[in-house]
Amino acid sequence: MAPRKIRNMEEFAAVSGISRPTVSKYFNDPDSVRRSTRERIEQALERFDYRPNIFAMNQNRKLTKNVGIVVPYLADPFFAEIARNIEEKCIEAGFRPTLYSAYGDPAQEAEILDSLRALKPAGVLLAPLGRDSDRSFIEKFCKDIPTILFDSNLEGMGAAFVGSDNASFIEQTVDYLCRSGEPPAFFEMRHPANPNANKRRIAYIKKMESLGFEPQVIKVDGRGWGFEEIGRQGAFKLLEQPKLPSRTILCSNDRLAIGFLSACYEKGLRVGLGDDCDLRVASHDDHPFSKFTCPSLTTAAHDYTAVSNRSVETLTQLVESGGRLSARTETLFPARLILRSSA
Amino acid sequence: MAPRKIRNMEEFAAVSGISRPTVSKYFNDPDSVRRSTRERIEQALERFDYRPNIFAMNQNRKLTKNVGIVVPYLADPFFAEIARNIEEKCIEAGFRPTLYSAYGDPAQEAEILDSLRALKPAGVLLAPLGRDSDRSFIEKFCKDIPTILFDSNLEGMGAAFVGSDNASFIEQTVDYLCRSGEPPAFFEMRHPANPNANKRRIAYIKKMESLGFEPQVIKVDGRGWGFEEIGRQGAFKLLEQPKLPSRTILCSNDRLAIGFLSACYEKGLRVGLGDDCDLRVASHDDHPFSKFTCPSLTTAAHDYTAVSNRSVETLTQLVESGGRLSARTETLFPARLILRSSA
DNA sequence: GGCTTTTTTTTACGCGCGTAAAATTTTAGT
DNA sequence: ACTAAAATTTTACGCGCGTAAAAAAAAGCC
Repeated sequence: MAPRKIRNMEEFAAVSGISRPTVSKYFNDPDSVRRSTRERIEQALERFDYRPNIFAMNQNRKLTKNVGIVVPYLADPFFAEIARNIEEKCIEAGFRPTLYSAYGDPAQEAEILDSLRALKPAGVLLAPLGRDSDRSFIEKFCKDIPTILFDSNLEGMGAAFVGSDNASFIEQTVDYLCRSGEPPAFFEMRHPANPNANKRRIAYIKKMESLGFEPQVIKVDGRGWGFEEIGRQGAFKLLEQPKLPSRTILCSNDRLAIGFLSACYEKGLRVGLGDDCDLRVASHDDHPFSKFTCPSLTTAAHDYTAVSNRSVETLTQLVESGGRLSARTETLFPARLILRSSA
Repeated sequence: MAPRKIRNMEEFAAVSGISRPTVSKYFNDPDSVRRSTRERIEQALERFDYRPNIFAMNQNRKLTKNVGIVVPYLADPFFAEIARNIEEKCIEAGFRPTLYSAYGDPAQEAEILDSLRALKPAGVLLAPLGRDSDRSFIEKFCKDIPTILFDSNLEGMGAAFVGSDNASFIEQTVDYLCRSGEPPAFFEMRHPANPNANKRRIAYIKKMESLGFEPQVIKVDGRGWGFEEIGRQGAFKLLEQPKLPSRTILCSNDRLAIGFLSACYEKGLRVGLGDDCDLRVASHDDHPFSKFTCPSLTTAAHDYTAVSNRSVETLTQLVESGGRLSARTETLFPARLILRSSA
């Protein structure tokens, strides 16, 4: 055996007995060469470990296999989890995904997109910051680079949107809460960064009205991505008041609820559905930690897998059709109600 | 104004009135050219937006500015948080960081390192999986690519290790717990993936003995990265037993403690330091959510900032000294005790 | 076996930039 | 203003691969 170092495709072509252009063709698409040549190449590939220089490849190809995955805040386990799924699907689809987080900062989001441009990506999967995003910047980006939006929608931008159906979340939680006890008041941030929050509030009001109940929206102050702390402080403020709007609180999202529950615990309030309880608390997202809150959180779950799969499938279509789809589609997956102990 | 598209460095050099090699030099290090030329280039840079082709740059440079940041599990907020810090520092230091997660899988860890090789990184910041890592593979990688290990140490590998001082964590929590009540039993996974866990157990035993107490180690079953669930199930098992080894439980890490607390809550046990409480629970890491557990978790905090800063500083030194340091250093930062309600 | 069709080889060029060497210009020092 | 040093320009080549065109070989068909 002579495992001498292969320096480039030229040398590798030599040792495998195939011409370099054919080898190049093979690496672009192994099925584009005759079966027998493919086998010969793959045999050589086992004897000599050679991998084409990725920089040279990307430089000369008009289109790379790079895919950018951009999320607004990676330290939020919700995004970490969905990023994990999407990454996996991208690899299965033959892409080279790279993960980016804007960490809540619109400037960083813009910078990520800028540097992404330079990577000639086949496509980008973008979960934008939302309200804080530089919309015109993102719009321009989407015009140049095939982009799928996921999780939070920016009207009209990108080739498609894949996310969860906020109305479905609300309808299920509100319906359940109304059937099982006092109708819920809605607990949310006054200035939510995420557009889903607005959709949820609107859906809440509509659903409550359709059930013949008076909607009650509680807005708490606070900015940024420290939702737990915001929920906690908001809960303290709320619980100080002489009378609650309802003894059932429906939080806009699980991270707020986690903070809310911690405040309740500290105040000595019992949360749950028993008669001996002071409060019921429910929420949305099925955050990875919602199972471990005290009490465990009744919530509505995203279909992580469906969103991830569909996002990557749509991206694949988009790439294969040359970066344009006939029409911008919006795919919304329904929620799944998760009944736990908090409501 | 003639904002015509600049196609390459040649054209940009033309419009800025400078020769291409000098422009190239400028982009490698803006301070390597005369002040006046630098200003002329930067003027042109404002009129024409041009950025050198990153692929061509990286192909020809022997060393890129790329830095890989590899963590074992990005959906763990602890790693997400430290990754965020390190990423920021890398950018400040002029690197181009890219974030990777092995998601608990040694094969993926190896694959990441393999593809990282192809990126000719200036250096890599690696938090290895630990026990599950393919040690010889990582060792080989460290020989080829300048690598700094952080968070969890693999003896002798990499140019340096930067992490937290597990003994300091344990000493502070054990000391506090012993002073304030019954000496703690240590609660951990039977087969911890992370080498820090072993160091913590050993430090626990040593510290207890030095204080004249009998160490009690509780080992719970379970594999993988679902620590909360493992802690929860372990707690249920433990609490079923007729008698606890101690009414003070010191968990090896916060994620186990989060699960432990959720089990206690479900069992109706009061956790805290009051006389009316059944149990005290403390832990280590100051996980981002430990403030919001019920009760809030007494724990020992990593110095995230110090670890991040030192890691990147060490990497910078390593890169500047051509990939070799005179000796392998191990830097350990002490913990900071965070007293909350659980113990 | 002779034909057409598909695949491969040969040949050659280009991508955008790094970089070395020699020639030239600019700067600093006195 | 003169000289040595520093910076820049010129010139030229190479990196590793994509890709186009033409020639050659292999495969498929009756």
